[in-house]
Amino acid sequence: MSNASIPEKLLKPYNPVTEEADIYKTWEESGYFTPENMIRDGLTAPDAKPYTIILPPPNVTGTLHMGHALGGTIQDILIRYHRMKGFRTLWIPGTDHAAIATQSKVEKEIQKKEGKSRHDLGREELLKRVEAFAKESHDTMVQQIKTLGFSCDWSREAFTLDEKRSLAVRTVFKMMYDDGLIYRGNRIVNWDPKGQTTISDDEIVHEARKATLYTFKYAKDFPIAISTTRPETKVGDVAVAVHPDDARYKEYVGKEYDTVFCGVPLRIHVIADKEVDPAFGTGALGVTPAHSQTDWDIAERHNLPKDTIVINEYAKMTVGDERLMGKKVLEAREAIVQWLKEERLIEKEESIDQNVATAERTGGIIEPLPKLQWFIDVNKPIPARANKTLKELMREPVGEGKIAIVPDFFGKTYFHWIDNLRDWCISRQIWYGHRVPVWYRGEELHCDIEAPEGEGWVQDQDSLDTWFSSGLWSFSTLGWPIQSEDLALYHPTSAIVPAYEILFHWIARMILMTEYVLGTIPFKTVLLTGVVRDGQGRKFSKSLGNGIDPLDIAAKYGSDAGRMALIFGTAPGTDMKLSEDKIKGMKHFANKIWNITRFVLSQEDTGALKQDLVDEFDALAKGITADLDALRLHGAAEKLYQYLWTRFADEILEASKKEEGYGATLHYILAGSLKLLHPFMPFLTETLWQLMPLSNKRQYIMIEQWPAAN
RNA sequence: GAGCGAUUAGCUCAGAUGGUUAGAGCGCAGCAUUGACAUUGCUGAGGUCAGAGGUUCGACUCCUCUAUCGCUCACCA
Repeated sequence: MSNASIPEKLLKPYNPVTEEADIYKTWEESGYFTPENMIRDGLTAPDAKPYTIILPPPNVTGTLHMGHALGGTIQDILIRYHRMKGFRTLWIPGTDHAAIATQSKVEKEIQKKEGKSRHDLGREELLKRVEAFAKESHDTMVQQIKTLGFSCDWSREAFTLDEKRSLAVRTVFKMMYDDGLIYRGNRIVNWDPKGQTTISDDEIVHEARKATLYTFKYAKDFPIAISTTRPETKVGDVAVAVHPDDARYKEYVGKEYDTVFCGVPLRIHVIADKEVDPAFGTGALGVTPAHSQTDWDIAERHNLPKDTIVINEYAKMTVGDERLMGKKVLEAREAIVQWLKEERLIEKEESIDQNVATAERTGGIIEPLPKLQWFIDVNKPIPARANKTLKELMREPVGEGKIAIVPDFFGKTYFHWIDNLRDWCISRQIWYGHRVPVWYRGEELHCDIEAPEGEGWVQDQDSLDTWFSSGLWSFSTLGWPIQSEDLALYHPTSAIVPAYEILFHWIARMILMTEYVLGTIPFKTVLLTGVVRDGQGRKFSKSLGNGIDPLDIAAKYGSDAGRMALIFGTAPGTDMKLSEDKIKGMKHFANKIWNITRFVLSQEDTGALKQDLVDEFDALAKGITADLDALRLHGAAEKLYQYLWTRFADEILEASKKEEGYGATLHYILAGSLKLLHPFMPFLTETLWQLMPLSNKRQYIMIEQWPAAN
């Protein structure tokens, strides 16, 4: 054995829990998460190229889960790697107010605990409660982020609903309004009766259900039978539509019938429209303009009245006698079916598979209703952007490769989504969020960044879709609308690392907003992560109770082990199963590194370097660098694991026991390996770095130079 | 209905532009040992790379089809 003295700390087995505890604080106090401090202290060149990532802001609806941990770990690896590589590296953290999600969560809790609705509390009091909840949730998440070791610049922390971001929102709204891209229109919207608000197409979740398709006539003397799964809406019918080529109904097209349906008088026009599928049901469609998007469109094409509303915002009937009036839609459906049976009007009842539209946040069944709402026009040419539409502005940078989506097959999904995109409904009837910056006084309407001068102005009651403000995130976090230095330096950002689930919700909206506002891309690379599932392949969820809190992992195995387990063997954009065994295995790996260090430090750092081993290590460093540059983080992690355990520990260290003269080589490889490993396991490597007897080392491994130039 | 993906060792998954005997982790079997490390070491078993065709000197990798699973989107009432 040797005479070199082993640091006392290393004589004990590795205990990640005690070792990880204070390191983050030390890093934070050093100020080196802020790139300007790196430059000030000569650790980064003043003219270094910037490398920027903006953290996808987690919703202030609770706590972070393993999905956040995965995305954050990937970002932290990229950030730490680029910082060591000498880039002017910036990672901006922040949180998202998540309007509907947060408000409905707080509402539910208040309802449960106090039996009160938001209307019992009033706007002001509810907002107070929501903000308190959001604050608490924010603090928890920040603590989690720090525990995970994410090296973000807290001096630049942002919130989608803070003052700066709020100014950005109002400024963009005004720009779009002035450009005619934001308009107010009376259209069929997705109304969520449970949440009492509109939602956008992207906030709908379709649920497969069994439904009964009823085939019947409005009345005995009515010539055509129709099929529907929603008989209760038929009291709002204005027409029956058939396909123009359908010989069965040709003689009726153009005629009008007065009839009485379950006590409600109807005037039905028979029309021909090519949208009707002659093979479905009877091939005849009862047209209910106010309660179906398809029917609304048909009504528009045929100049039919569209104002016959029979269902209200509480999904209750507003017409008919005591059988219908005030009844919930399902009760009304039963009442009408019973009436149809009594009148012997039913021809057929069949069970069919149907997709029911529900609201993703409340689970409420969507009731299509015509309402006056604010929309963003995605098909209007924009003069300032070479007459391109927002759709084109979203499509182009991805199509032309200015933005790379990784893995690239998600690009196809992205285009498919754009092709089907309709105008974006941005107004919400909830209180938590950015208030629509529009004021009314009588017939006057005023859209501006600030409230207008003068008496009598009343602000629009609605708030904005939360994705409106998160769409600005890439540049609102950098200070826009102020033309800040940050904006000039760090934008467009280098990469964004979201879960593929929010490709449309968020990534598409950011591209839309950034292209519109700044005429440039928000980021160069979109690195998508998959869904983290439990060991049995199930999604983590509250109801299953299979969620893992990153804090629990940290307490049991150390954050480094959790981070490594998330990265190891996980290709971008693919779902992964995370088992406790895998995390445990990575804790063992951390311990292995600990012991490797103990052994190496027991050897004197003397003698000549063994060139073949040095070359081998340098080649490894090069390979890992190439992997990181190509975003193959899992490849880099596996190479390191493989080399350090199988090659360095099992072979090289063993050889050194049998033969003299390895000292300098072992120290060389260990120092280099700790640096390569640092982005993946920052706590462990920092702890060990502090024990390394190197003459020319920097204060933290975090700010060391990356061992491989490539 | 449309789009997308997956199918590789018992399990969980990697395989960057096609190139000698297909890799890892866990698990399994046998052996060893208090050695830096039992949170260990050594040895080993285990795969017709879903199936069928095609392109090629050569295919896990590219193309076509089939099967199974999964995801996303969707105004068929």
